[in-house]
Amino acid sequence: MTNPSSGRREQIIQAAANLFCARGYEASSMRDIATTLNIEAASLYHHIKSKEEILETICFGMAETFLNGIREVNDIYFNAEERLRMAIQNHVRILTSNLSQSTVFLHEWRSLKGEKLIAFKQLRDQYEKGFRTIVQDGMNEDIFGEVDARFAVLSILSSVNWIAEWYREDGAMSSDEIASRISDFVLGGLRKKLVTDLDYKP
Amino acid sequence: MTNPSSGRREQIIQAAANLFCARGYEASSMRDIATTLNIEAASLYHHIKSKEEILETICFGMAETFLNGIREVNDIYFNAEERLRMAIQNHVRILTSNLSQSTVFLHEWRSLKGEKLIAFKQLRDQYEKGFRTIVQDGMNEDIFGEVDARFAVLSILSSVNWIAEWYREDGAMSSDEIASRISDFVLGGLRKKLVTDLDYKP
DNA sequence: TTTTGTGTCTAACAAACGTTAGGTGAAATG
DNA sequence: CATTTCACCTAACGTTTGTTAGACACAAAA
Repeated sequence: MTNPSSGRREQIIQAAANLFCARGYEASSMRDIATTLNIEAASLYHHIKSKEEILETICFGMAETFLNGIREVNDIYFNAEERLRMAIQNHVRILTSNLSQSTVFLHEWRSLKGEKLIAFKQLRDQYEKGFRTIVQDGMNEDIFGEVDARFAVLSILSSVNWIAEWYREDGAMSSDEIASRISDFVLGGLRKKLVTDLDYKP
Repeated sequence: MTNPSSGRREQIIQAAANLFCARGYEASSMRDIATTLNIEAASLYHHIKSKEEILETICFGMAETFLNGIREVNDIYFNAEERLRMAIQNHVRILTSNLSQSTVFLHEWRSLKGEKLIAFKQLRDQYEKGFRTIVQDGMNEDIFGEVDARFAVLSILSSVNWIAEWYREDGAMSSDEIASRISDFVLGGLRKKLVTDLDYKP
């Protein structure tokens, strides 16, 4: 391996993510992480600089993954509804394919400090902005009703992010199935549609 | 005061809630809480039994507040849509009127231990069940479309709970305004309504 | 065979943690 | 006035925290 100890490093970060996800960053000790890997706490420091660095790696790594997703979607020339469905599908796929790291990304970023915290919030804002563009486009295209885009996006993202609370890999619904249902819900709402509503889709 | 030191006790719990909300339970020390009140950490123990007890008081106190709300709503004989609007309004009001304790209720209950954790989850399930009843009734009344009630409720609650992330008392929107918008969103969805949709409301 | 590097170990560190014991001074109570 | 009660204090406890220093085992490279 050209990059020294990079394989072990990823193992450590994944083990840490699992612990941070289950108990939270502050409640997880370096000794806890080490025990998971059957080594001593001090041994971790040959692969990582500090506990803080682990959190930063997870948070910024996932932030980039999510951001790449929304950028790809917005580069495609589709209408707003299709793009929103794709963005949601993308989000749910990332979330479910690495649930631990996603949960850390969603919940534990509060423990970032100083400039790292500021930088992270900016990435998060950028992601929201990607969704806002879609909602705004939808309104311009006269597909979506007039809503507060910022407000709508926060509602959408919150629905999608809550998945992390209850999704388990052995569950009945697949990632894409969940995304599809959320999309329907977000687009159509709870209220019953009349057959005369020409825009109605299943 | 008949109950000794109960006034001071509430001050401590509120101060703790503010800290737990800002930095998380594990990251907040007894010395931090004490400093906020301009006393020493040891002095706290004249009013409370342990740090854990503070968290329990906040979590179970708020759980009861939320539960009383949904019970009142479901005791009233209104249709499902009206009851859902009331339940959401109620939820948002509680959330915004004590943002710190609500945030602790939503995020920090993970730090509860043993039987307390189990008991708390049960209360949470009961609250969700209250909402599920409304959604189910709405489907029976043929007001709501056919959806997975459990799924819909989680979406609704997640939207509502995300408020805690961005709501500030000095913000432009009032508590009831937020509740009203979320209700519209949840009921109507994003997609534009045609005028032929007789159920359409603003 | 020697050298170099990598991954882990033991041992220890200073700091921070939740919590307890026992004392002090002021206010309320008799 | 004497006594009790109350809210707080100082000092300290045992534990756990993140992290560092230095040694050892084992591999590949020279």
